[in-house]
Parts: sequence; structure tokens; C-alpha cells
Amino acid sequence: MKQMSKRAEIISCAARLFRKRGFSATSVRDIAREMGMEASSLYNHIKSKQELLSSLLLDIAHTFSEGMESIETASIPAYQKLERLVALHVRISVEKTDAVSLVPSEWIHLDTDSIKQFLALRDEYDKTFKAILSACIKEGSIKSVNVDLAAFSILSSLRWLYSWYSKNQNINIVELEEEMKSYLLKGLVQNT
Amino acid sequence: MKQMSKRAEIISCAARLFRKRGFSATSVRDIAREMGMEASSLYNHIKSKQELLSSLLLDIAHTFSEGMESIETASIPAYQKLERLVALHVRISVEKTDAVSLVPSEWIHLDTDSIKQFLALRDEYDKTFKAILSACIKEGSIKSVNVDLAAFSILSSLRWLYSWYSKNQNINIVELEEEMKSYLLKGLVQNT
DNA sequence: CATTTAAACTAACAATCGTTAGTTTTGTAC
DNA sequence: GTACAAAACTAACGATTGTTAGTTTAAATG
Repeated sequence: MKQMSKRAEIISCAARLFRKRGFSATSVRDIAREMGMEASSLYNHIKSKQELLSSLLLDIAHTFSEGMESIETASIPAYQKLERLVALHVRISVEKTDAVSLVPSEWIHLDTDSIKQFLALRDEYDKTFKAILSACIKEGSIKSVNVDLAAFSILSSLRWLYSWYSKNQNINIVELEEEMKSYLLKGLVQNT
Repeated sequence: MKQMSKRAEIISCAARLFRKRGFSATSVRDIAREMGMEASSLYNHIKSKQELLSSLLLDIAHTFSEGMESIETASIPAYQKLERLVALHVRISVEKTDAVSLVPSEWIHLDTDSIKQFLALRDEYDKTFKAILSACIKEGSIKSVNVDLAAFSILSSLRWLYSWYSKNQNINIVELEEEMKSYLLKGLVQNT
């Protein structure tokens, strides 16, 4: 929290409030109060309330995309890519909890331009995820499943992980990773 | 949609709009326009905008709770209860898609009283879910996992299922059930 | 037809919204 | 100390918010 530009402070403050009350129910005056200044003073540092949201969501989307790209291009078996993806979500969820919390629902409040950029990044991410799943099937490391639905199911769990972490910050991160890999990939039933 | 009281029509109309734009970004005038009447006319049928949300969320929460109770009290192995829970989520997600979509995020906009009721139902649901998972471990049908995290992971997937269904309404419901059971319970990896 | 009730309407309210304009204060460089 | 820029302030704008009051229309009952 130290050595943070005032603009960055405002953005991270907005993230916290957007998460707590939602974008639409958070007023510029709410953010200003939390920052200890008048609402109009915020505009010396930001362009608009919309910009706060798009900055947060596009930044976190790029973070995920970059992580995905470095995994995708690695020279490792596809199944190991799946494991690294779980680790990626755990790491980002822990490091940028507030911003991650906005991903599932708050993107609908982006303006037209930002929504296009955001969904483009998200679609690309999903597409690559499915490609990795398909590669796993091809290499024989996972069952021959409905790739679309399996990807959706796994990503649903991973995208909500931030909320689990918020209530259980005492958990060991490596342990969290290992257990998520176990549930999502290996399943629950006993291997007889 | 036929034989629906005007009040019920308004509530289901509100559900659609709340889902599309979020509760806070949906105005009473938006709902009125969709209903083909003036905003003030709505108040002949409803008490407040808040009531629309709490009615939707408490109703869907009760639907889940009732389903859970009938599963919990059934005289069947715990593992079969898990399978029935997946089926329950699939069925409700298909039948009440709009209302289900409000469950993950929009409950934060409930008033103090409703929020207490909603979270009480939700907590009870989670608790029973975990108890069934524990019973599965005891009967030896699943691995000895971290029950809290496993329950969280599975429920995350199930709670987002409505969104998959919305984009893939052509899918066979029984098939959807079977595949979700497969991913969530049996996992992806090949059993060697 | 007359009466009553339910449900629509118009008009307006106080509050709050995001944002802008114009001014004053604060901090830095010469 | 003067000059300049950054960042705070006060005040206000037009628009929109949920809701209420009072009135008119429509439908149902006798």
C-alpha cells in the first residue's frame, strides 16, 4: 500500500467498494469519502467512474491472458498445462482478490467499447482453455469429455475461488493449489 | 406465461431485467416500460422495488432448501444423494433460470431483514451439503478430502450452471445431468 | 343502469446521481 | 519571496432515482 500513486490508490479503493456493494450501487461520493476527499477532487486523478471499472477489469483480464499465454506456449505435456492453469488462478485470486471479484458479474456495467475488449479477452481465454483440454484428450491424459461443458465447469470453480480465499486466508497457498487440482481434475470418487 | 397474475408477471419481468442489468442499474421505470405501463401503476401490485428482489431471492432459496431436504431425508446411500443434488441444481437452473442467476451476486442488494433470511437458508444448505460429503467419506464412496473446499468448488460450478444452459438450451437435460455428475464427482483423469 | 372496486393514469416530491466550472490551498523550483 | 503547477475545495448543473398523492378509467356486481 506504500509508494502508490494517488490514482492507483483511488482505483484500488474503488475495487474494494465495487466488490462490496457492486458498481452501480457505489457512488463517486462513496469512493471520495473512503479516500478522505470531496467527490469532485477525484476528477483531478481519474476521467470518470466508468474508467475506474474498465481499468480494473481490463487490467485483470490482461493479467489472466498473459498467464495463459505463457502456459500455452510452454513445452510441456497438455496435462501439466492444466495443472499450471489451476495454479495461475490461485495465484491471481490471492494477489488481486478485489479485482478478481468483479470478473464474474460486474463486467456488464462496462461501456460499449470496454465490454468488447473485455469479452474478446475472455473469449480468447476460454478458447485456449478448451484447446488445452482437447490436447489432453488427444494425448490420452484425460477422458474423452464434452470439452465445452467441462471447461465451463472448471472455470466456474476457479472464478469463484477468490471468495473462498477471502474467508480462509489462513490456508497454505500450495495446499490450496493441490486440493483444487485434485477436485477439478482427479475428481472425488475412490479409484477402485 | 399464461394464467399469471399481474403481480407474478411483474416479478418475472423484474427477474429478467435484474439479470440483464443488475438490480441497482434497473430502474422501476425500466420495469414499467417492459410491462407497458407507468412506473407508479406498478405500486398497485407491489410494495417496493426491494420487495421484488427479496421475493425472487427468498423464493428461489426456499426452492433449493426444499429440494435439499427431500434428498437429505431419503433412505439412500450418501453418494446417491450427491448425484441427486447435481440433478436438483440442473432442474432448478432450467426451470427458473432468471431467478437462479441472481443468487451468486445480487443478494447483496437485499435489505437487512431479507439478507438475514437469505443467508440463513444458504448457510443451512451449504452445511447439509457438507454433511452429505462427510457421509460419503465415511461410507467410503469418495476420497478423504477437505470437505469445506470440495463443497465450495462443486457448488461454484453448480451455481453457474444456469449461464451455460442459457447459451445451450438445445442440450438434453438428462445428458447435462450425467455429464455434470461425471466432471464434478468422477473427475477428468483416466482411471488407469 | 347504478355502484363499487381494482388498476391505470398525471404530476410531482425530495434525494441522489455523475460531472463541470471556478476558486483556493498546497507544495516545489528558482 | 515569487512564480507555477498540482490538487484540493465550494457550489451548482441537469438528469434520474424510488415513491406518493390525487384523479380518471375499466371491469365486475347488484
